[in-house]
Amino acid sequence: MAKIPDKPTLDGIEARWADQWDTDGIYRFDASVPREQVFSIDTPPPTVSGSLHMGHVFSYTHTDTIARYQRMSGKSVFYPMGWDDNGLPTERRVQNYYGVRCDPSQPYHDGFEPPFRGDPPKKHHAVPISRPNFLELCAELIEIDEKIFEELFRRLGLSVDWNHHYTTIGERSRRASQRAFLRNIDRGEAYSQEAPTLWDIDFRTAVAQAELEDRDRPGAYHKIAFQRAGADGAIEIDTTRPELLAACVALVAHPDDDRYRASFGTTVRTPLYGVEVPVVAHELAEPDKGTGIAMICTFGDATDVTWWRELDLPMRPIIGRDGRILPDAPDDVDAEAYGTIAGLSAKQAQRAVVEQLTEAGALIGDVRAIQHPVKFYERGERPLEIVTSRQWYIRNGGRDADLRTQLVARGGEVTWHPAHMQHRYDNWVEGLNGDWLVSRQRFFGPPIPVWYPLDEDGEPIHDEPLLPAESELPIDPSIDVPDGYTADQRGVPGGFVGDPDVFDTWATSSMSPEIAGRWEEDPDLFDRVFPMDLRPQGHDIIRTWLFSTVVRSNFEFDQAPWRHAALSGWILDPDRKKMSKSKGNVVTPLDLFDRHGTDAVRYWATSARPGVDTAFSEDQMKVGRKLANKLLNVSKFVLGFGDAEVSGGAPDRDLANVVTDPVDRSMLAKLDAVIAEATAAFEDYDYARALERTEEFFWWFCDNYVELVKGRAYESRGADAAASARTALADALSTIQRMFAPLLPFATEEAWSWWQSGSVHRAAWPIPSALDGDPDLVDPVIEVLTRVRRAKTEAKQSQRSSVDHLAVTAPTAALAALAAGQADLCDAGSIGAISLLDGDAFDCTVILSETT
RNA sequence: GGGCGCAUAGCUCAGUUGGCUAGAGCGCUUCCCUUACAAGGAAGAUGUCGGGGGUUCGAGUCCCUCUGCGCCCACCA
Repeated sequence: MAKIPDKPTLDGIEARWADQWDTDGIYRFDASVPREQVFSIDTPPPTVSGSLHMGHVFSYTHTDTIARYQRMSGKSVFYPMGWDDNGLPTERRVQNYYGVRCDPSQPYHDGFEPPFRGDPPKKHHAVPISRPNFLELCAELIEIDEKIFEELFRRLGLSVDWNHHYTTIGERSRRASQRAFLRNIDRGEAYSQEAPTLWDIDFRTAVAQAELEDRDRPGAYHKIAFQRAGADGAIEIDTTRPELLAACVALVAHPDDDRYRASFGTTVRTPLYGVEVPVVAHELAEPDKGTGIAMICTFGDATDVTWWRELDLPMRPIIGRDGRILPDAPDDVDAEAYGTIAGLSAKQAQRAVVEQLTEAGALIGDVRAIQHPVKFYERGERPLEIVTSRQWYIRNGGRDADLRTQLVARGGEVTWHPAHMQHRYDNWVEGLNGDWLVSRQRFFGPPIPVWYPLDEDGEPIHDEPLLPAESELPIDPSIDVPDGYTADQRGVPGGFVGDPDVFDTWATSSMSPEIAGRWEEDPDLFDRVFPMDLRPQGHDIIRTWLFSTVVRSNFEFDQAPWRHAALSGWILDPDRKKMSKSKGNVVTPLDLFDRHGTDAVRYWATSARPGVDTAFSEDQMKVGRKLANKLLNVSKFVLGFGDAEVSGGAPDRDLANVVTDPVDRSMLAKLDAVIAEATAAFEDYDYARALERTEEFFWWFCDNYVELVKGRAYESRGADAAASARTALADALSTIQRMFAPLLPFATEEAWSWWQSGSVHRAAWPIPSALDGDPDLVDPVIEVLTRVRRAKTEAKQSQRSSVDHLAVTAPTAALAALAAGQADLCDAGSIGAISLLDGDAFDCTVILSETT
């Protein structure tokens, strides 16, 4: 047991206790206990993007309080940590950090030195490097980033078990990801298909529906006249993408639109390119938009894809995977006219086409500027295009109403905190319009574990993929060779070829419960932790991480992956705008830890209601610091009475015989109610309510109860009376320290160490003392004490000044309570004499001593 | 257009099944070096609970409606 310091301080306690916890392994998961005694957490693996921000601190703190509460309640807590280091975010960071880009056609350079390490100049042109070189840089950078992440999470005092650590690019993740996918293929839940796909032209990869976001962009309506074929007159359409004119395959209007009804079945000619295209009808065409008739291009947007598919139209693609106009004109398109735009970017092509249309007299009237929403990849910089490509999909209900219903029901198996977040899930699942695209034409991710046989022309036979055995996983099809083939058959007719793609990052992180729980690798562990008790995460990734995890678990285990999902809110800056890195208004967590202390920052985080967007507030951190400081000081005070009375927390202590004073029992009865409330709150994942109730009691305890009984504890009325007060103080202190432990882990551990052995974080969560005290008894006593204080304040006297006489008139019931607390009151208020009078109304007369 | 959330003191927010005079912190005012704490303590002021209607003995709380703000989804010619 440590000595109580003369001057308690919060300074430096984080490092000391973090090290001690690590040394003692107090957060280690005990894998020997039965499932009912396990509390397992599907920790979000943060994207390793180089910096941690307050959003991380905020939500991880919430989860940590739950973990700590469950641990103290006797559960063996499975609290792993992972880093989401695969995928595009890392690739993008590597590109920006080293000033390179991956170009698989480049040869490998042994010992390659990147042009920069950190912050290449803006103008720098990315150096193309080979895929293996690029992957080496990815591995190098995530190692650096992950060290920083781990340091911060340790500073934050997260009670994770670092022995259960994973990375989403790691071997275990690749194996789990590939294994699940092979089983998806086997059961028909995964398939590949050649189809129009949303495509990011900068990252040059397909992206999924869940990764889209709309951004308002300036655009312009161009009115273009299409001459009727074999007849006079023209049909005018409005388009925001005149550069796609060469990709036009039809014009479309609503079937009930009288203006165009007569034209259905006829044809018109595209200006400039002279292609004869039909005029068709479809319900998706909106009569009040533009001129009511639109040109269908392959492909300008998602509606084009629908029209193309449902109306069985031909294909005239002109946009390449790099976003530029393809070099060769599609069938029927005037090659000479097309040649003027071939190779241009969409923007350049638009300028050229508008110019040519104007010259040809086909552009009607003025171009009208508008703002309109355009689809972007959420991490992308330029609008998405739609290109046709072969991709792998996992069924998610987007094309199957029964599956959709099933997945909504899975969501219903989970208890949501707060409950209304479930609507977002339902909303998303019910609105899906396609299966989940999991393949990415990228590099740093688990490879899609598939080869294809090559026919005699050297073309891959996609319908007959060659699959590895599960025992061979993880594999890299660009290196490993499928069964029945030899390495020299790679890429030759009659041989094989590896699928070049990798999984989308969500396709792997959707396996987080299986990865962390070592699915199929440690069945004993997995059975003890799965399904997990809790999935904590941000509400912004319900449609991605949460939903995709449910999809995988539904297919593999026919059940929801967890019992509870806790969704945390956003951090807003003090102006109540969403905080973001790009705005440059992010304060670094480490700086705040240094300035206010970790507990203070955690206090700010845990004072926010679950799921509620919360303003960043250093003021709130100062309040937290004050609280933590107070806890140290009041601990010092209570423990200053010596060890005999404060062997507190010992379960066999005979409270009932020692704590005899009704005032003390009243305080403990109040505390019992607070224990019950805080326990119920934590059971309901409401750390904020637990904090609020505990804190409210704590300040009352310090300001009123402690002041009231201080004199008695100093033996103003003899040993027995003192023992009652001291024991009650110590008992309450033990309870308070334990109730604050999940919230303020450092300050509580510090104060606990002064008088207890072992970590407070391994101590038992308090249970009510259940003495027969009257919780309300002390209230009138405190009320009178407050009146006395007020009288002194109004007389501008010190609280220490004495009172000659105090006369209290009160109803009979209150008088009994006051009689019980009378002696304490005299001590606390330096009151010479008290007279208690029976009366209807409550009244106090305070006669202060003459000051000399 | 569909869904969800929010609106309580100058600010940030509590107020759980409807129940005494609506609370806290910050900020503000006044006072106090008091041996747990001056990075502290004591006391005080501050509200048409967004508007309107309804249910009820009783509504910040339940129902309807309107207004404003935010988020998610859909729409993208």
